[in-house]
Amino acid sequence: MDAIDRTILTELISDGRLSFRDLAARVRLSPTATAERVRRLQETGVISGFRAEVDLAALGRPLRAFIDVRLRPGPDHAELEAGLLDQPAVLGGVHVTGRWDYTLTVACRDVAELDELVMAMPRDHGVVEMNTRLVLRELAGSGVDAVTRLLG
Amino acid sequence: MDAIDRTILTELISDGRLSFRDLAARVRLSPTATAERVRRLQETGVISGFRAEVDLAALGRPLRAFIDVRLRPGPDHAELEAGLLDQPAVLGGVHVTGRWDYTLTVACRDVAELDELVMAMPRDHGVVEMNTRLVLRELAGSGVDAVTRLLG
DNA sequence: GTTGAAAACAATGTTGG
DNA sequence: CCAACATTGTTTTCAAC
Repeated sequence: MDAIDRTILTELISDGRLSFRDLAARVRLSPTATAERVRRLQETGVISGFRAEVDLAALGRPLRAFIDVRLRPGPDHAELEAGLLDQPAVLGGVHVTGRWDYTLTVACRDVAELDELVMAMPRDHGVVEMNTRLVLRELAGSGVDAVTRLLG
Repeated sequence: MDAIDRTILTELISDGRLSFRDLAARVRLSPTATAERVRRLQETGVISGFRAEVDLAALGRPLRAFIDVRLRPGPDHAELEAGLLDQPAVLGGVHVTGRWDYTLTVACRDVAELDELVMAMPRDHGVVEMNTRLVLRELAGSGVDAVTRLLG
């Protein structure tokens, strides 16, 4: 990982479909050497994949929220986790330290769907306590820009 | 947005560098028609970009956390937001409803860096109250799989 | 939507620094 | 570690339908 690799990462984060030829021009290497560096970044796991980024609002799910949950104690956390993630609006979740066991990220069509989801959790998924926070706004410079900044 | 577009999205989410030829084979259209659909998905904002996904741990930042913060009341929230996001370890933040004003996502090299960040917030960035939650584990099926599930 | 041809591109091997 | 070049097959793009 030298400065050229960091530039490669920056460019591929901003456009994951750049051709090796164009990418090579930006890092002033030959396409061959550039492709080889990209291959190694993938092999070593620095690049974990190339993905299209989908706008959830454009897909009809403009309402984003975090749902912090605490689960009923017991040996069946794996099943409860799977059940929570199987809810259609749930995008993902992480196990965290502190007062809550998990923070789930959800994207709903409207508040009715969010309401249904929130009602289902204690009823069907072993949730004994929860707290929902609607996302009002994403701060400018979140995401791509921040990772780019990490790369100098 | 028909079933073919949804298949295109699913495939490009799992591999953003698929050639139009391969993508076309999977949706049983010609490469030309497939490329045109992808172009329209981008133009209408459904696909907001193609990006390389980098593994933060492989970049030397294995420690992820959420930091919930409440800011000092006042007219200068925009500057405070910018100051928070300028911290190197801060990946992004969202303005949320509820007890906390913002939830920041951070990726640190180690606990020392997290400690420094947490100390700096009340000192330099107008944070009057905060709560840090370490990410212990990401639930299997978060992220890509969930968006794919939304597409049926 | 399709087809087909031209242009651009990627992958590989070789030579050499 | 890299460049430069040639080769071969693939991919994209574009006109015409």
